[in-house]
Amino acid sequence: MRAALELFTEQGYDATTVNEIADRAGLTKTTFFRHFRDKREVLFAGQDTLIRLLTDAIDAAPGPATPLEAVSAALDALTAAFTDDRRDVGARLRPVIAGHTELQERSALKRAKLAEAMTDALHKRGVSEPTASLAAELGIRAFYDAFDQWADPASKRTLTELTRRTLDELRTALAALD
Amino acid sequence: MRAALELFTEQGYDATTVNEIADRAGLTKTTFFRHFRDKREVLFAGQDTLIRLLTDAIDAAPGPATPLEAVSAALDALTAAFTDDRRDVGARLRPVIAGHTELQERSALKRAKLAEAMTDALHKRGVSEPTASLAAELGIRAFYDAFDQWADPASKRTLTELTRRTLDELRTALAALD
DNA sequence: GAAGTGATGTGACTTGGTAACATCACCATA
DNA sequence: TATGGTGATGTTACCAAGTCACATCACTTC
Repeated sequence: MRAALELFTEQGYDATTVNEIADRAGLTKTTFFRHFRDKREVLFAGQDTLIRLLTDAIDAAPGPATPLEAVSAALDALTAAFTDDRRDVGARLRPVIAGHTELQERSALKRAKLAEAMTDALHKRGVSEPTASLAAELGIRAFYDAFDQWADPASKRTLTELTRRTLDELRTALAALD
Repeated sequence: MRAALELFTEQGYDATTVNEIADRAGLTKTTFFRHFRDKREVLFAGQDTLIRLLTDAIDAAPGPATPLEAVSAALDALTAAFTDDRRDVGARLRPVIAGHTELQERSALKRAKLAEAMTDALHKRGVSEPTASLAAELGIRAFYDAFDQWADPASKRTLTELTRRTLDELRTALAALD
């Protein structure tokens, strides 16, 4: 993953072949594809871990918690995994993804899968549709909006703080929608 | 597009090569790629048209209309394009997409682009963030949920009716979120 | 009728991605 | 110590997606 991100920023995503990535990592193309489904995935791996963070936190939320409270707890658990030393990785990742449609596609689906996982976890708590998915999508949206701010090197706050604040803003904007 | 959908349902998406699609359409692989960015796109073409329907309708909405009213008008314009004779196309499309991650990715991005276009159109009306994008995303979600129902051959209602009803349900669920 | 234009075909090429088989390190147990 | 199993990697060959340069052909326009 490090080799890939280096090469992508050095030469661009398109100009980098999987063979080059594997070479720099001291491996072979075949081995690369044993670890990543395709060339894109090297930038998005580790999703299962994130999903587990979200769903475990929702499972562990206190019984009387409202859907949004459970989502908020899940986001706390999720964002705690993004320590400040990872901020620059996010910063280098963002422009690469922004410049390539195929990467945006992967990103869009990953996002949807995160929301879906959280939706399912809410269902297990007895939250019905469409409440569950609306709460989940709102939470994921807050996370992504906050991530964008966090990836900016100028930002000093933690991802957790930014996500909480963003979720609050979205909630008040929602209340004023009608 | 017809040739591709036929072959996909006959032999499966993976087992169908672009050469086969082009052959059945009486064309060449090269010509295929002049019309579609890649193999997936043959199932998703025509998005520009849909975007124009949405944005034109929002531009044309009366000045005092609220964001959600403008979105609702846009959805009416959009869904009017899906006449009942297209219902079976949607029905055949759905399982193919559901069975292939690469197609779900494309679908997820298309959906995001529709919401983005509507968001921009709302900005032009003076609607600010995050109200604009929340209204747009809610509308697109209503459209996709309704489309799923509409693609079911058992359903007898028009896509416009289904979308209006779904949007209403989402709004009431939102109001009860807190 | 000549020149321009747009859509298509041809053939060669790169690279992402897969599959079959071989190798090697490591570990367990007889 | 030897034997065999297991998991990760390498080797090789292959297929199909996608690109490119060039040729062709129909059709328009002056």
